[in-house]
This record gives sequence, structure tokens and C-alpha cells, in this order.
Amino acid sequence: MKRLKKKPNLLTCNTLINGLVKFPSLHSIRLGKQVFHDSIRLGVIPQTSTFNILILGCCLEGKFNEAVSFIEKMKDFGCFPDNVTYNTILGHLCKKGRLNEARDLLQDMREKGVTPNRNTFNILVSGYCRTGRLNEASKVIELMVKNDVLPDVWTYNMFIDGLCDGGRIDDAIKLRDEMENSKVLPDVVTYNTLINGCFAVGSSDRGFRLVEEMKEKGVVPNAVTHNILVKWYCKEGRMDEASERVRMIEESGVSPDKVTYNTLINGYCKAGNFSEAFRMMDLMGRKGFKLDTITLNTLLHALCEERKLNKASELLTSAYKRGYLLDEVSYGTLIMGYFKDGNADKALNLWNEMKEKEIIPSIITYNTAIAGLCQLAKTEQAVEKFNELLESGLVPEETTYNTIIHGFCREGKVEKAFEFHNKMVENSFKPDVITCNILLCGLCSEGMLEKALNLFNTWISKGKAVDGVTYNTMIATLCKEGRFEAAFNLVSEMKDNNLGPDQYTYNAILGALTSAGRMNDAEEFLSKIVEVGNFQGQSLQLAEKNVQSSESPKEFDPDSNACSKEIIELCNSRRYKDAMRIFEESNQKGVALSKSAYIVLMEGLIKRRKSISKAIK
DNA sequence: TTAGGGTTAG
Repeated sequence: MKRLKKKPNLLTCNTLINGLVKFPSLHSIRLGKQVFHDSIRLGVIPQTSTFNILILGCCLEGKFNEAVSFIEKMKDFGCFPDNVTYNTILGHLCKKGRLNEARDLLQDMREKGVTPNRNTFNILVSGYCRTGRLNEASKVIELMVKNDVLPDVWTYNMFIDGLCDGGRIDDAIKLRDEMENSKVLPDVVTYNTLINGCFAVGSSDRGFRLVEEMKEKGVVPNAVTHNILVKWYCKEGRMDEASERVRMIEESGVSPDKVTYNTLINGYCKAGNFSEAFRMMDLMGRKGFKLDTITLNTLLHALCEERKLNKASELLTSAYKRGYLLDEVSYGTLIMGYFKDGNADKALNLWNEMKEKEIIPSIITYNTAIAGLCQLAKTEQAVEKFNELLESGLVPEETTYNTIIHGFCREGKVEKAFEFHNKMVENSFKPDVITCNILLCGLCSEGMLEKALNLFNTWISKGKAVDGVTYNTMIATLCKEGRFEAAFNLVSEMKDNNLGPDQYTYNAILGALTSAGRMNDAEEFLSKIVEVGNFQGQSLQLAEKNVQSSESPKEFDPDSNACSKEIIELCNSRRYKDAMRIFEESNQKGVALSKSAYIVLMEGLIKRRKSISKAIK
């Protein structure tokens, strides 16, 4: 059309831009904008909907300033922003946790005379719930009601999700009952949210009961419901049951989707079963699902866990060239990998590379970088990142503050830790039990036991929650100082509060008695705990955890070695088809390959996609 | 053809 200088109609033009914008590939959004400019040149008169699609594209790329600038540009074409325009930007800002910017935009929306509708309110509710600010979410709901807009199933579902995220599963279920009373019927999303929430807090029984309950009430489980169950089995390391569940999904007539496969791939990688992970990736492709950013990120994660950072970095670069969308998770994964490897320079270089690509880090990625810097005793640099976070419009979390406080404590800068703690309070964040434990640990390791005891007593007298770690920290330090009586008082106090004692408590006491040369007391203490049976149970648990067979014995089989080597060499010279042939042959022979061989095969599956320059032509 | 909730990766 462009070549023939034919004017497309508006529908053709909008459809094409919409397709490009929504097709998740590296250059598709840029192409969408190009189609827009070409169409204008060919004489098409755009409408608000055209701009709304372009604005969606900007939002998907995280380019919010450009999205907002389109609102002004619209006027030149006689178009005016509507609810869709504002809701699109508001929704994506909220999704990214940029609530301050969302609030400003809402103001602008009102000034331009566009009335917020139910979607607008729901978007705000979801934004606040997502960031755990449930009080503010309730205020939005009150405002909704005042504006004669009644909360609907979406509003309830988002609030239920917020409650579940905060571990308040009982409140979430109460709200479900409340919505039923208000004649808003819970739907499959309500149940999925609750089921997921139950599994997240470890109440799997309740989760399974809810699955039965939804069926009884005539709410049909969908792929998401099944995926939540599959995820749970994977998390528990029960991979056989996970794959059995997938078989059941297929039998029940629901098709496993991309998420199902990505969940399984992740599960197998975490279980160290790279052969099944590879098989799933291959199957995913065969079933017509494209390997996407998530699949890529899962593999990146696995490579980082295996400490194969060069490979991970090379995969990131080649995937980019092949048109995969890299996101902040891709970068965050590798950044964390480098930090764990002690390589702050490479981690920070990647951070800059991410920024250059205009990929905007979320609070989680900031937390990753901040934690990485703190672990490498670069807490001052972590504070700089923290300030950068604030400037970017993101809201920090308790974790963010705790990480930095911990960093200062680890460096022995307890005073600075307390300064940052004060900053946390000034900014209306509530120090939690973790903050308390970090500060206590900081004081104790700097020999300020009296100050630690003061803090401990004040904390308890304020009625704030403590846990086993709090007690163990104090008990260990008291023992080290030889104040065994005070330590034992705390042991019985922690027993009264059902917080222990556990193996850490026993180890602290035994260790201190031994190093004080009180061998008889130590032995007596040991026999006492063995009598009670606690210690045995604990140590048995530890022993079980330590049993891991990472490499299967079959790997030492000469056939396996030869095949693995050949596959790696073929993949390195990009002869993936030949590598697959060897893989299939060895599979038939029942020869297991080495972990590395499976990893290169997985990389091969990712890299086999045509490179983006070829795809555009 | 355009906006909001639940599942996957850091």
C-alpha cells in the first residue's frame, strides 16, 4: 500500500498498529510507530483510538513520558483523550508500582474534564493492593461508592489478592463471604486468588478444599487453577505429581498453556533435572508455543545458579540479537548472579546497560542491586541506589530499608544503621521483627550487649512481635558473655511463647559452654536435650536436607560422556539439528547426558529462533 | 482495533 501510495482506511491502520504493538518482539513497537507516521503521510486522519493504541505501545515499553506526550500531540489532530487514554497509562504506571506518577496523572485527567469511571477506580485499587497499601485501596473504594460507582467482582478480587499477598488469608476468605452477601458472585479469579494465597502461606489443605468448593458451586477450574497447583507441586519438589497434574489437565480437556510449560521448566531446573527441563522446552516448541522472555529468564536463572555466568551473559546478548524481548527480570537475574559471584563491577555494568536500553527497573530489581551491594560491603553505594530509586518515583519496601540497615550492621556501622532506621520511621514505614533482629544482631556483634538488651526489652514492652531468631540472638550473646543464667531465663521465656528452643538455641548454649571449658556442663546439657528428643529430631532433619545427589551416576558412563561431548561441540558450532539427532539417538538408547549437555541443548532451543534482522526482512 | 483482577522468571 505504501509503495502504491494508496491510502489505507483507519480500521486497517489501527488493526496493523495494534497487532504490532501487542506482538511481543524487540522492534515491533517501533514498527507500529512507523506505520502510524506512514499512514499520516498517506492522508489517514487518526482518531482517539489510534492514539490510544500507540499510547499502549509506549506503556508496554515502559516509556511513560512518551505516552503522556501523545496526549498533547492528539490535539494537533483534533482528537481528545478519553477514559481509555488515561486508564491505559494509569494501569501500566500502577503495574510498575509508580503510584506517585499515577496520582499526578489522575489530577491531570480531572483537569482535562475526563471523569474517572469504574475501570479507573479499579486500576487504582489494584495499584495500591499490589504495593500492599490496603488502607489507601480502601479509601479509593470509599471514593468509588461516593461517586455512585459500586465495587464489582474486579474490585473485590483485587482487594482479596492484596490481603492474600499480605498473608491475611482469613480476612481474604471473609471478604469472599462478604461479596457473596452483597450479591457479587465470586468467579474463577476469586477462587484462583484464594487458592494461590492458601498455597503461598503453606495451607495446602485449605487450597485443595477450595478447589473442591469451587466445583461444588459451579465455578469451573481453568488453566490458571491447574497452573497454581502445578506451581505448588514444583515448589514442593514433587515433580512427578506436577507432571501427573499436567496429564490430568490434558485429560480434562483443558490445554496446558505457556505458563504450564514455563512452570514445569522452572521446576525441573530447580530440581536439577535438566534433562526433563530440556524435554519440556522442546515439547513447548513442538506444541506451537513460542519460547518467550519467561522461558529465557528461567534458563538465565538456572545458568546463574550453576555459576555459569559467562554462558548466561552470552545467552542474554544472543537472545537480544535474535529479537527476544529482554526485560528487567532478565537483567535482574544476571545482576544478582554477578553479585553472588562477588563481581560488583560486572553487575553494575549490566545495570547501566539495562538503563541504556531504557528498561526500567522495578522495586524488586532495585532490591536485588541494593542487597548485592550490601553483601559486598558497599552499603554506601547501596544508599546511592536507594536515592536513585526514590528519584525514579518508585516506593521502597520494608525489605529495602531492612537490607540497608543490615548492610551497615554487617560493616560494623551500627550508628549509621540506626540513622537509616530513623529514616525508615520518618517515611512512615513500620520497622518489623526482621528490622529488630538485624539491629539486635548489629549491637551484639559490636559488643553492645546492654544496648541490645535495652532494645529487646523496649520492643517487647511495646507489644511488638518477636520470633525465635530474636531470642536466639540474645541467648547466643548472653552465653558468649558467660551470662548463662540470663540466657536460660530467656530460653524458658521463649518456650512459654512457643517460639522454641530449636537447634540454633542448643548450638549457642553448647558452643559457649564448650569454649568456656565447661565440658561437664556441656555433656550434661547435651544428654538432657537428647532425652527430651528435640535435638535428635532437629539434627535428623538437617541430615536429610544435606543429602543431595546433584550428578547422576550415569554421567560417568563412557557412552554418556561421548554423547555429551559431541552434543556440546555440535551446539558450539551451531549445528543444532545434528545435536538434536545425537540427543534423540542417546535418548532411545537410554543414555543419560551430562548437565552441561542439556544446558547447551536448552540454549540451542532459544538460539534457534531466526535472528531479528532476518525476521524483519 | 484501544483500558482493569488470578498462574511462570529476578
